[in-house]
Amino acid sequence: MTMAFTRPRGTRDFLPEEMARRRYVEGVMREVFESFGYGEVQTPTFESLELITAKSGEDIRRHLYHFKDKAERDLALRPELTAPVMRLYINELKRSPKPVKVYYIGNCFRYEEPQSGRYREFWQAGVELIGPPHEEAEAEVVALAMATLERLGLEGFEVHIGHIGVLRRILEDGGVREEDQNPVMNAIDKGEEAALKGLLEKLQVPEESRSVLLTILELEGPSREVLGKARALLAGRTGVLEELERFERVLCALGFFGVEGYRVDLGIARGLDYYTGTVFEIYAPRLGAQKQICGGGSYSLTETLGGAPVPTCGFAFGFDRVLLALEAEGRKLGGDKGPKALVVPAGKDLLGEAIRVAASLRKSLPCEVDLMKRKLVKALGYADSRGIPLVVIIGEEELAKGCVLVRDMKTGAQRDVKVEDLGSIKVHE
RNA sequence: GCCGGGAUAGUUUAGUGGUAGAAUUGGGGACUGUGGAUCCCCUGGCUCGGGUUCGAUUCCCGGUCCCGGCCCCA
Repeated sequence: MTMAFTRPRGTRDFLPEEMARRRYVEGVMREVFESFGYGEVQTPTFESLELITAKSGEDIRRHLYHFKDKAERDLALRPELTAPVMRLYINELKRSPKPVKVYYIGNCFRYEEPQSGRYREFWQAGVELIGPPHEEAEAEVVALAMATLERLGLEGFEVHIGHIGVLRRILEDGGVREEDQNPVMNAIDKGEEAALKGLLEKLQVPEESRSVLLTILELEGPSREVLGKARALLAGRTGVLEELERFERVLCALGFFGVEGYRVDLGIARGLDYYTGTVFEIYAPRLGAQKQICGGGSYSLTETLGGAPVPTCGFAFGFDRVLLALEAEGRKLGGDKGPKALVVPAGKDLLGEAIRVAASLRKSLPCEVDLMKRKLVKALGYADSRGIPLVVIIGEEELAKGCVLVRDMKTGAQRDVKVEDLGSIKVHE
């Protein structure tokens, strides 16, 4: 035999059992998103390279799958879905009544070294909320992300909330223009202290602003405690305090949604350049290195993509990681989806009759015809190994009476059932 | 991009410088219409390329893929 083909590195095949779990989790996410009024959208798997690289940062660019099509267009497989969905908004939905609330579940592609919880093709599920300029909107997306995880039954997750507006305003007051802020935010996100200090020096940020920034980045803990310290630290800086107050209103609104138990972490900066205000990350600590299962916040992208400015916020789950986290907790994901009955011809020349019977049975019960033309013993063994609870035996004897034989695999009980009464048979648990 | 550890039937594995066994799965049979048992038969494999060698699945180098870590992200 010649060498078989293998999957491209970092991709996966999903077998029926795993697909059932994935579809179940997708279903729960859809349900929760829709219960908050979000509607599903889908965008192309590839987009123009320009759209993808706009404001997403150097780092994303390095990990892109990009190519030219036959007309020499530069295209890229999407590495995330926020920018494509914002493009869709600008193209199709900008005149829709506000708020515009959309969600998506789709595959994304990044050329990185695969490891546990990281693949070159992975799935994101997320929402974007467009229009409301108020703190309650930012709170809603945080609450929605948490509600989704709770509905899925995930127990071990941590929510960290921060505010990039506060950080950006400190820099602004220190004389750092917006385009120079992004490298600083990147250094913060990566936790590269030396690089950060170097940058601040290079940008000639005043000593005082510098120390305020470095101190505030360290603030992490329960909201009351952190906010108290931040307020004291920022005393007299009215611009920054305004941002802090915005943040406090978000946290206050979270209370309306019944959300608690999160931690405030002013050191969160996020890896993408387009974030502006509230930012949050959710971790499933038992996943280890790849523990981040969700990231989001408010951002500014529409202007960059050629649209009018509009307040936007949202989040994305790392779908595969959410699944891993649920499995790590031993959650049962979805019920049994297999056939409930196996229709078996007792004799090779009865397969046609079996197919006919199955066709009518299928109107009321998912069932499968045994197509192997094998002995009854083997067919029963097959039903057993697949866990199919009922076997419908098509035999000459019963057929003569207009009946088929229905066998309950669990109890071994059998009875004749008139062909026209098949609609009434059920699986007894 | 960097760093470890791997790769023998579909799966789990044994083993060897002279081209390989087992268990299990799958198909058939013993049992011509009754399962989860037993027995028998069949199908099926040394990741790829190069080097050393009379001879490489085995030793060496490289690729590919897998597992994991760093970086980063989801």
